[in-house]
Amino acid sequence: MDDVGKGPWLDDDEQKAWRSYLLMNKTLETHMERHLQREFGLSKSDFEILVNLSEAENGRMRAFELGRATQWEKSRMSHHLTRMEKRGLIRREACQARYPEVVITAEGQAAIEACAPQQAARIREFFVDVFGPERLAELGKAGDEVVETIRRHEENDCPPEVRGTC
Amino acid sequence: MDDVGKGPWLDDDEQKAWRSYLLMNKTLETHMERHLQREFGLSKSDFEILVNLSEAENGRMRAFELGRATQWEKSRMSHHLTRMEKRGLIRREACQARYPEVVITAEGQAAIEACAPQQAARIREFFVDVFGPERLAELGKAGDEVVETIRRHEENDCPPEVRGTC
DNA sequence: TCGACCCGGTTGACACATCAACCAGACGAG
DNA sequence: CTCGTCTGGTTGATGTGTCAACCGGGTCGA
Repeated sequence: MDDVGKGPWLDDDEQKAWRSYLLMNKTLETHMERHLQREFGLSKSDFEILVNLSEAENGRMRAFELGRATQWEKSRMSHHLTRMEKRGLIRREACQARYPEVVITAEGQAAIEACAPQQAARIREFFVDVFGPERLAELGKAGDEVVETIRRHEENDCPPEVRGTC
Repeated sequence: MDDVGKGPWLDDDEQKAWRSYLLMNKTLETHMERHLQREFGLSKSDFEILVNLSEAENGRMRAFELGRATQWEKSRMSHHLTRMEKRGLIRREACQARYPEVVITAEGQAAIEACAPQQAARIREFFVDVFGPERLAELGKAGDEVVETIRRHEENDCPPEVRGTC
C-alpha cells in the first residue's frame, strides 16, 4: 500500500529492464532445455532430480528431501518419480525405515554423467562468461535480496493464522 | 569446444551465482503467478495475451503477431486461444482479410485493467526497487548480451541448411 | 494449367503440473 | 486404549505445453 503512487504501470526504464530480464530468462531456459532434450532425452525436471541424487550419499534420498531440495510439491514429485521409474532412471526401494528411498540406477547415473559437463559448459558460455565476475557477483547478491524480500512479504502477509491456505 | 577445460562442473563462485539466479527466478515467478491466479483467476499466459491485445490498435491482432510478440509456438497459441475464448476473455472474429483476428472482449478488457496496476506494483516492490537503478541498468544490458550470444550461437549452429529441424 | 512447396492455423495424442482427496503410520491428550 | 490430528506419500481429474500431422489458400516454376 506504500508503493502505489508512481502511476499505474511501469515507466519506460523499468519496463525495459523488466522485459530484458524476462527475455533473458526465456531464451536461456529454452535453449538449455532444448539442448538437454535433443541430445540426451532428458527434461529439466529429470536433470534436477538426477543431479540431486547423484550428489547424495550412496545416490539415495527420501522423496521428502528431494522435495525440499527442488521446492516441488509432493504430488508433482510423486508423479515425476513414477515416470522416471518407468524409464529406468531411478528406483523406489523399500528399506528398514518408515518410508521408501529413491535410488539412482546405473542408467540414471550414466545419463547424468554424460550430460553434466556439457550443461556446465553451456552455463559458462552463455551466462557466467557473458556477465563476467563483477556483474555475476552483483546479480547473485541482488537475487538473494529479491528472494529475501519476497519471503518476508509472504510470511508477513499470512502469519500462522488459522488459514492453512497460505 | 573452446570453453571446456576449466573442469567438468562449475566452480564454487559460478555455482553460487547460478543457483541464486535460478532461485530468484523461481521465487519471483511463483509469487507473481500465484497472486494473479488467486486474486484474478488469470494465469501468466492469459495475462501475456491480454496485455498484448489491450495494447494493440482496437484491441485486435492476428494470432501470428501474438505469436511473434510472445514467442509461443503456434500450436500452443491456438490451444490457449480456444481455452480463453471458451472463458469469454477473447473472441476469434473473421474479417475480410485472409485470416481471422483475435479480439479482446469487454470482459477481457475489464480483467486486465483490474489486475495490471497490482502486477506493476509488485514488479516494482520485488524487482525494480530491490535492484535499484544502477544494478537494474546493468542487468538489462547483461540480459541483452546473453540473448544476443545465444542468438548468434544458434544461427551459427544451423545455418539455413536443408535441416528444417532448427 | 498443373503440381510442388510455403505458411498461418488447427487438431489429436501425449507429457507434464496442479489441486484436492485420500491413505497409513506416528504421536499426543483424554 | 483410543480418538483426533499431523505428516509423508499416492492417486485421479483437470488444465496446460509440445510434438507431429494435417489443412487450405498463395505462390512460383515447368
